[in-house]
Amino acid sequence: MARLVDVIEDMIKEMIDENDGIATINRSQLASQANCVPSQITYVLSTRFSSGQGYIVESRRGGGGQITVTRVEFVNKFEYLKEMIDAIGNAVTQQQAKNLLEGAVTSGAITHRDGEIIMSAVSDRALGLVESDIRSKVRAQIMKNLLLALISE
Amino acid sequence: MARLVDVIEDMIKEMIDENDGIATINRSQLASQANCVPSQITYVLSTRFSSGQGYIVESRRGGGGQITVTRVEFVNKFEYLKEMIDAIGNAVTQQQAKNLLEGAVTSGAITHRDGEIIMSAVSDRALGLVESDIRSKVRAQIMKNLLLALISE
DNA sequence: TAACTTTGACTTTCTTTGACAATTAGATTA
DNA sequence: TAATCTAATTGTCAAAGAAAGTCAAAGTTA
Repeated sequence: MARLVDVIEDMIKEMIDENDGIATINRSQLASQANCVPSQITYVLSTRFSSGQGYIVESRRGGGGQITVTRVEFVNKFEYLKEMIDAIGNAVTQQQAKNLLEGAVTSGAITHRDGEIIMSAVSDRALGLVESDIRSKVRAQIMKNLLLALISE
Repeated sequence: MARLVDVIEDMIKEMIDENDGIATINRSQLASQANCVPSQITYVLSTRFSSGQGYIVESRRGGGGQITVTRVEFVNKFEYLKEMIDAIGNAVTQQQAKNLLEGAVTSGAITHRDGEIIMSAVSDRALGLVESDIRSKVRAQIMKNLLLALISE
């Protein structure tokens, strides 16, 4: 008996394949197709389509709301950024972030300007409102999303 | 089933495009064209055509009353970003952020690419670990820092 | 037993609708 | 002429509706 997560994962991947790398999902509709509760879809998205796995997930609530899942292709050019995303893992301090970014700039993987921009988003100043015990995790999350955005243009 | 807001938003933008940057709207007439109640037009104007998004909305009630929507001609980047930072205030939802960024891209204050990058840093996904009651505040903080980084290049 | 999955009640966000208020131009009246 | 009425407009606000998100408890599996 195939697990529900796997079934749903496959359904979404198929949608992505059939649509040039982008799936547009109606959560409750997909849930009823898969015969499960809507929050199961959310679970699959967060465990199988994370930024570390190379996917960008966006959504909006309310009437006409929807979820889009974009697969990011890691072509050679972006190998470095992929490594970087791995290196970030699930937490980075401000200093580590800075070091990683400097390395990326030096190696030519990103421009100086992009490095500055990213740093401004993950600085302690920008994240001042985030409780310090989770700040490094939030920073990691943001940084991975930013890097994927750079890759996916 | 396109969202009504989007349909109306497009109608207004088309009017603006066709009239040298200024749309003159009769609210109830536009409402019946779009097959909705008049207050829907007001809603679209306030969520999609705010000053932070690069538009000036003026109106007059009474007989012969009307609404004019003017797209702000690009003055200078600095001014625009300042407006935007004001509009952000100390909290923004994901959708508001998106709308603001789209306005900035349209008016040429930031590039499409930068818009995408900023959005990726302030998306609900990126901020998923932040407790939801302060997420909008954290988003505002990050977004303002990013815009400041753009200003100070 | 520890990690992962499944479920569902509850929350948050965004949209749509409608009743009612405020404003204005122009017509009518005193 | 000045005051008043009337019809034509937009503005406001809260309730209802339509998604997706959260979280913790219960169930499964390795």
